[in-house]
Amino acid sequence: MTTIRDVAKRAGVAVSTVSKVVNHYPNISEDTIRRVNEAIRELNFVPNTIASSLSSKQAGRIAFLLNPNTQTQAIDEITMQYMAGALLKAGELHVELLPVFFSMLEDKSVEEVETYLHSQGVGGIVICGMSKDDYVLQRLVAREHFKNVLVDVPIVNASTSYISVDQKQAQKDVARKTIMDNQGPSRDVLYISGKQNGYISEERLQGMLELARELDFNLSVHSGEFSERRAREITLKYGEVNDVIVCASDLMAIGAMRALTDMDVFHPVCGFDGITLMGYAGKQMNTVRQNFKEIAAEAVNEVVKLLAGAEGRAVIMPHELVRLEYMDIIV
Amino acid sequence: MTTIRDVAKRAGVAVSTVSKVVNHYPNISEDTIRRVNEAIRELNFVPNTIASSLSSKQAGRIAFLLNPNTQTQAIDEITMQYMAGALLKAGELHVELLPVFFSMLEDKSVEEVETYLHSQGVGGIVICGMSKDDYVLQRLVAREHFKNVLVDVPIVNASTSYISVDQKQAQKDVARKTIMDNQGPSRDVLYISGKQNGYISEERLQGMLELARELDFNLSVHSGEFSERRAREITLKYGEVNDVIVCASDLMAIGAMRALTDMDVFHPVCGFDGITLMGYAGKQMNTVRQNFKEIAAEAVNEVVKLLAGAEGRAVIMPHELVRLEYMDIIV
DNA sequence: ACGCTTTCGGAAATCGTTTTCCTTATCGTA
DNA sequence: TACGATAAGGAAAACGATTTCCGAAAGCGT
Repeated sequence: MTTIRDVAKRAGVAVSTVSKVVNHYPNISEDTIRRVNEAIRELNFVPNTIASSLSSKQAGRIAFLLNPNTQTQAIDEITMQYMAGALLKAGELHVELLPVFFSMLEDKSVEEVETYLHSQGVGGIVICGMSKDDYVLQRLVAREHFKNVLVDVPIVNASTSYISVDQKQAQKDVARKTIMDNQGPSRDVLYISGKQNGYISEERLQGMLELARELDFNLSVHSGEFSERRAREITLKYGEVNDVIVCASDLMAIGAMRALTDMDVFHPVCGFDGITLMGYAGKQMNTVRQNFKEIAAEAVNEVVKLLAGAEGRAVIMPHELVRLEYMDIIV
Repeated sequence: MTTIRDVAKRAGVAVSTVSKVVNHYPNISEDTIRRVNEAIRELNFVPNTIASSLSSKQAGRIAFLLNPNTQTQAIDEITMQYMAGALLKAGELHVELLPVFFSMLEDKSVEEVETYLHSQGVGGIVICGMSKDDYVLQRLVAREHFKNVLVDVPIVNASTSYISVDQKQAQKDVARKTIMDNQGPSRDVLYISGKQNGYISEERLQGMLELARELDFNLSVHSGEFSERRAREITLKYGEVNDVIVCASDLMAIGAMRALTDMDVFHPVCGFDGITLMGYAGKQMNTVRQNFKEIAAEAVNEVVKLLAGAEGRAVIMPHELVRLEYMDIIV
């Protein structure tokens, strides 16, 4: 393995000079820079990241905490999109990303989690897929031992940003479109909401309530808890007596759609997320496309900014209305 | 951050002694071990992994190379299962896993890839989702600079193991069952194969050829290239004149199934992989369940063994025949 | 020609461990 | 009693970078 010392010898300079060239320090002459870079190229030198992070004792790694549904064989397209976005952005920015599943930490105290992350050289964390009332998350963020970026959990402080789409607006947009496009009457709308107390669920519900006032329709709300099966059950029970079914997630929309088909009822259904699976629901459906890959990429970007000294803030990502259908999504 | 020095001071011993206790070296008295462990607990000490890996200059990290379809929004359940299995096992074994997407390396030479991995402290790699004729893969493995574990690519040498299910047998099993269970005649079977030159595709195809001889049916083979759309096209063209359709992947089976439905033809179809999406195909289908999570976990396990000095070998994982249907897979 | 500031580059300490000697103390045996 | 063998634990040199501090050389105005 070629070290900085080899490069220094080859270029006829001191190791410190090589380091300065590599890290773009000022006060190095053009000529020296050229010589050093030449030696680097000839020797195929790449700085050892382990030595770097030890030496510059700034904890530069980023932990990527996520909460996938690993027990079930459930399709985790969203998590995969998050991972892909984060990993690719981290590669681009040359920071190390340490993926951590929350299940690996769940029996640990906040202090233990922090010690663990510190021991791994972690300075910033990105948290996906956690609910805002998770105790570990709350304390982790409150103690500000790290720079944090939360996805879909609205907390901001000096060292914490959050990132999300405008949930309320997006829910209104997709529901409005679905209701307006409906051929028949739209006096009675069934809303299958997400989890109680979840931030995104609350926001989406608020959006629906506002929309009901604006468009003046009857809204009946049932909590589907983001479960396809629950959504199916709710639809079997209440689907027929309503005109339109709005769901707080695509998975629930698929459950609802299937239930309607089984009942030979053909009300419009819309979802939320824009996952590919929507193409397999059997009928075109409106949904909100969240670009999870870009959201994760932006989250990594943001945590790097925080590490560089920026203040915490809210980042709102754009959303997009789409209609997903089988022939459009297959490859 | 509490260091080994703090612990040493607290326990009244030298830092080397603490290190020896932590790493279970011999020749330390029971009493000293107790005192040191006490100090560790009191101070909540966790060794800094960065310093460890620098000092013990053995490259202990494991790179997890995978090749997800990040361009498309395609469902990447399999990749996610791989990641989950690998990450959880790595956590369990206390080794660091470095996920790397192949797309991040594709413009690099083998030497550059190696230098990069070395600079990251990587000693072993697990490779998923690559084809056996990939040039970088071949040279990486041939040069034996790392310990390698290949998933679904059959190469073994002193520092390389591979892991896979028995592709040929599995293909025979699922096809035989589907053909035997068929109510109507099964004289003509359509096989939609995978990619030409791919190891798993070849094996599965061999299995089908053998089965055709054993059961004495006509087999017509078309390459679907693991594409749902191609499988659909092939089925639209040749589906009706055959009695049974066997596909080399679930995704293609879904494409075939949908095509048949559109044609109002009801031949049995079977797939391969056991992904959840099969539940959304519209009809129960036979498939081979590969436990991707366990395969990845075992791969990590194997690379750790190789790093500890074991010889390369072939690891065959069990497979399982399943029937997937909507009501069974939803949560 | 003299002091003064810049500019450039080198020496050495440091980061938190691991690991290799080395020094004692203790024991068994001749 | 003396001698080697063994056990227990400490001192210090790595590991490969970063970063601080310092000195030499060069530029500048008077």
